[in-house]
Amino acid sequence: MSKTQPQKRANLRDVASAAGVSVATVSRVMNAPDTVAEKTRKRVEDAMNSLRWVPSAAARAINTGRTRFVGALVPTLDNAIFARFLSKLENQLNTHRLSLVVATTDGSPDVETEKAKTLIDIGAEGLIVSGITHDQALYDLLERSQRPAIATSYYDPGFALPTIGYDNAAAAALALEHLTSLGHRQVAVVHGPRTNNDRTRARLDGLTGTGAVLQLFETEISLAGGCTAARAILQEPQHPTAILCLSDVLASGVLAELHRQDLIVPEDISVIGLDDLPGSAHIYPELTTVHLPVARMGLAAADAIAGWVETQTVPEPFLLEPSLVLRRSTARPS
Amino acid sequence: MSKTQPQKRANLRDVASAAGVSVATVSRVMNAPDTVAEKTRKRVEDAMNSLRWVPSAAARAINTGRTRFVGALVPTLDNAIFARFLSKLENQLNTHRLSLVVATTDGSPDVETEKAKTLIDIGAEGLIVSGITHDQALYDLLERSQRPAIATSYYDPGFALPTIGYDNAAAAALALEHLTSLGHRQVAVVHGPRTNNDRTRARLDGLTGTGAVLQLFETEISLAGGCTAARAILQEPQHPTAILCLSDVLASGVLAELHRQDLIVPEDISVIGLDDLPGSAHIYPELTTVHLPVARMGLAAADAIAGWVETQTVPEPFLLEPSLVLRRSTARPS
DNA sequence: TTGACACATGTAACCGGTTTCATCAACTTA
DNA sequence: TAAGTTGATGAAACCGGTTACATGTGTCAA
Repeated sequence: MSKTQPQKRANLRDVASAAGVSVATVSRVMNAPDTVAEKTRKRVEDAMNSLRWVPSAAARAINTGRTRFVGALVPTLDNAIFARFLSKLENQLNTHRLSLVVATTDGSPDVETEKAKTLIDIGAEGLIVSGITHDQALYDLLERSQRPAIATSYYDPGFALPTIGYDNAAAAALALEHLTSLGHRQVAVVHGPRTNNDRTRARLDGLTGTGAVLQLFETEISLAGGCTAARAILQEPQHPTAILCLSDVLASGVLAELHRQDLIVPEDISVIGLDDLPGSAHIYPELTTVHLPVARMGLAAADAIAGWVETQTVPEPFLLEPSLVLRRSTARPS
Repeated sequence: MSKTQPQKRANLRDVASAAGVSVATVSRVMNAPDTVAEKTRKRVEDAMNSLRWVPSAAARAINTGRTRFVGALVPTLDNAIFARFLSKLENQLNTHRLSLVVATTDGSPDVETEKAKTLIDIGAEGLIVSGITHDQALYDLLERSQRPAIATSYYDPGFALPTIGYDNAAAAALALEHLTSLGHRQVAVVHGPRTNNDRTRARLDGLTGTGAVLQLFETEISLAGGCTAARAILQEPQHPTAILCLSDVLASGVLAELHRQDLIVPEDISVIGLDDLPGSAHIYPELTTVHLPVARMGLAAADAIAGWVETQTVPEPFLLEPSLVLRRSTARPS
């Protein structure tokens, strides 16, 4: 009778015996084709095809010690800023023949540690995390598993992990300076939760000593959050002349709500963001904001982690410069 | 002299001999702790800790045949619709103790096949792809590697792969019907590239036989693309009374541009989208659109692929129903 | 003719876990 | 007390590749 049912997957030895060569030769056909005679190689390749052989990633990994993927932990995918970062990161990792596993933490250090554990458990060669606020357990985990890890979105040369990011305080200061230089003295600041978010805290810290009176409005980072904050701002007895949003997403929400309340930007009130999302140049009115080079950050992070896992080169901290992008949502107070 | 330098990583046998037990026992401590005597377990755990042992994912994978991650191929991360989908997908996969590797294809079947190859090469247990337009090479690859794969964002029970998605034509028809029921007879349709995009094509196909005159405007799917299209529409000798955007991102861009041109929505012109992004309820004016249940799609896709890789259950095609979401950007033509 | 050498290939150890099966002591049960 | 169970553990095979080292053949210079 014919053995049609079982269909166990072919392995290297099956291919080798089908081609009438040794396993070493088959392995060579994969990894160093030019050390194998043309004729032999052809024969082996035919055997691979007819046996529909597919190499086992695990078997390769156990020998080479490489799994060829790294993990990234981001708070969320729902903010375009992280999506853009990951997009670039993935692309650049590919140039190093590395793939990307993503995990979202929802901004919780606990979840982050948990997911980091999982990523390492499935074999991630290195990790990319956001910001500098983490569980001690995460550091322990990295230490123990000896995995390279870099922190992004935050620049701090003294941090335990190499950081690749920008000076969040300076970025926020840039936005505020722009407003004060226009003459605004009363500005509302809309920001996301401070809890576990060092970037938000750093941005708030950058907002000092400029002579403008600041009112803080904390909300969730989403369009809806921006709307809510705008409504709160408009209920204040004295309207500010400008609204500084510590994230473009918030600014978009604020803009929508102001529009809804029939306020004209920037004539009635100025709005400035921070992030410079790809869409921010195309909303109405075009949003003045501070550009954070997240695309370059993605490139840099990919190169850094790749260099680390391939050649054990611990990367230097890397500072990316934010820059003011003047568009149409800010003007002198009237 | 002390052997301080080498620091070779400990393996199971090291742990075993340090604890004075066999490798089998150490393995049991990991995988079936309650079959090991309390005292022994403790001793083994101590050994693990003092040797700072971390299990090798590859070694486990080679035995169990499981890598515990699946891959997802999406066109881009820059459209929130995919970001949302992936976000839910990742979360739900986690409940099955599965991780997610993401790869972007930029809408190119070639790139898709290439990346699929990489994902399988690093050990992805299954794949999730977008839409039903793919290279033959991708099917060959799936066939040969025997990897489960499901297609999303598109429902087609007759497709080679199980599909989990919606009827794109019906979704677009829903939008158009809404407009015609309001009395619109002249509508501009803004859509993304048809090339390699079956979803766009299907949506366009859904726009038939309703008595309204349609003008098509193709552009790239981005806020900027929406702006461009809106400008083109306004240059037409006869303005349509409504604009149907086959994606919310396009609708947002259109809205911004209309605003810029001092047209009031919906008084001067109606705008309807398709997707229902989380932000669409919070832009100005609140966007009427067709809701696509991508979050549920993420859940369903996760469960489907998980079931397939765990219990070899080939999932049934799954249809998700789009629904009209009435908000404020549409009205009767004036 | 012979020794050196490059090239093609094979043998077998090895990577770090899991798992089957055997072993043995302690505990029941009749 | 003998036989049958149960529970804890170990020995060794095994998973599917890579690779160090050995072997054998053909070419070429001396």
